[in-house]
Amino acid sequence: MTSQPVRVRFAPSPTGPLHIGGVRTALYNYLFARKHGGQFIFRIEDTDSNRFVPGAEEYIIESFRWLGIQFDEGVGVGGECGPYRQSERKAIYRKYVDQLLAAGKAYIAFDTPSELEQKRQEIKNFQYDARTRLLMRNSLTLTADEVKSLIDGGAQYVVRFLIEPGRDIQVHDMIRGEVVINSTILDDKVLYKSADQLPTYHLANIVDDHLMGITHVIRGEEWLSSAPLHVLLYEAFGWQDSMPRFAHLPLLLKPDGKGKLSKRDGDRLGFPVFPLEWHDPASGEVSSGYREKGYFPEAVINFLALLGWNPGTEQEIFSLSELVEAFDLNRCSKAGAKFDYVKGTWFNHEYILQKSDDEIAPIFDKILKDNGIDEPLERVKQVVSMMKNRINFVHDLWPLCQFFFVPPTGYDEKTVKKRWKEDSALQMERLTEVLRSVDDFSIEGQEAVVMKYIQDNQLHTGDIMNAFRLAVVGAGVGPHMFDITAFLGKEETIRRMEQAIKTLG
RNA sequence: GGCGCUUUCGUCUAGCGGCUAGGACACAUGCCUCUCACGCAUGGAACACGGGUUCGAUUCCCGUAGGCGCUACCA
Repeated sequence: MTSQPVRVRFAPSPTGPLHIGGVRTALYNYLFARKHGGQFIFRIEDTDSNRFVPGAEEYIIESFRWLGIQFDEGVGVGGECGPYRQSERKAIYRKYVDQLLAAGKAYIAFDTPSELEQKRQEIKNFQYDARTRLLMRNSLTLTADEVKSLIDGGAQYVVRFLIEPGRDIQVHDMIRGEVVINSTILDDKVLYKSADQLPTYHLANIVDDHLMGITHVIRGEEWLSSAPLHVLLYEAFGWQDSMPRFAHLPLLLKPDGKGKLSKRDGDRLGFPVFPLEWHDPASGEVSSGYREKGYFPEAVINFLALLGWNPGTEQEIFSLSELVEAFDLNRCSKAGAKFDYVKGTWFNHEYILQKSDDEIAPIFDKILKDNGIDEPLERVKQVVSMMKNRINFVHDLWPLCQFFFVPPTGYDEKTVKKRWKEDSALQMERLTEVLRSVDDFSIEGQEAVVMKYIQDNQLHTGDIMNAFRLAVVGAGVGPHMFDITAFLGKEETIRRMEQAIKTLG
């Protein structure tokens, strides 16, 4: 089709931490760019001075660093089309606003917020458009002199886009096909705000996408309704021939109820909705993040990629580069996807399995150190190797297998009831003697001696081993017994046996 | 309310006129086994509804209903 190199962008607004839905939008843009050998641009849309949150921009950058998603151009990266922060592009927007004004495609409006509010009271379903604009105080109803004196007198004003009614506007969406909306239902959107002398999203977005050579706009479905306005804006500037292609992604929905996934849902259901932990500078509130919860960035990306897109094969585990290879906008779904965070933990589990013990051991070692355990890394690795197939997160290990490092401080009541029989103390005393006699305390060495002892004395393997486990572990869980005792060593094993016999009797 | 998007197992989804409607997560059962897991096997579980078009609709069209989004001097 077009030989033009692909250029896409992710353009968040620094109003807080990056939402997980935003991460997915960014990911799809990234995948699309890489897939087509194009550029991925990072722009900050800080045109709402009221909602600006300090630290949000840094947070967003840090998030993508953690996720391993790299930008080719933009804030913090640089590039030919800067500045990439909209608050630093005021003069540019002013120029284009004036251009629209001069061409009669936009007009100046002096209506104050309270005047607008009053109109909304008076007229039901009030909308600032062709039907009502002549009722308002604007450069269409005022004389040029009146306008000039108002402005000179310091009156606040906005610039509104003049929309001609009665026209069907077509939006070609790469995911949804042709979407047609009649211009009559559109209102004369504010393009330029008096409050902070900054453009609104709509104007800044179109101007920047044009100036930055954006070829494809991949964004959330919440923008679909304003896409016709954007098309009209491209036309008003005479940029229709270089207008980017649109793709509106399905939204991420609440796991249970209705509506868009929100921060509240995470708090309520106990999963993060932000990539990184976020400390709200105003309220001091802390929101959990995927990183701090122990997710691997690869798992988060893999999980997110498959929420709204599928490869058309049955493959589910994808590295980032495999995703780039497989990604295709045509295979995006149209309907919103409920956020299935349980599946997210499964992805993390898969990545734990995929990672080597060498990679996981240092992470667990840190947790051990936090719990006052200082073991050689080699031993930590042994435990990881025995335990990693049963966890979703590395931090699941400590509560699951601290018995490797700490002798039981108590004995699980249920297990005692079930496994510690009348003669268990006696049996364990005998077993202790057997263990004392074992010279080779390796897994195989112990097994050979102990199993022979059980057979020779016609004992029940289960009876012996379960009581043995209870004595050494303190509960009825864990890997094979001799794996545990070989790790603990003869001395520690016997010490635990004696302790259990003394305690349980 | 208006406008737009959307609708396959509980969830994510495959399907692009003819299939026993497939997979994954979750769930249940069984096997393995010294326990708990893992693993393996098995099972239950879906085409929103009503009209068309067609020899034949999950698939195409039109309605209805549900869901979602937008409807700010927020993005």
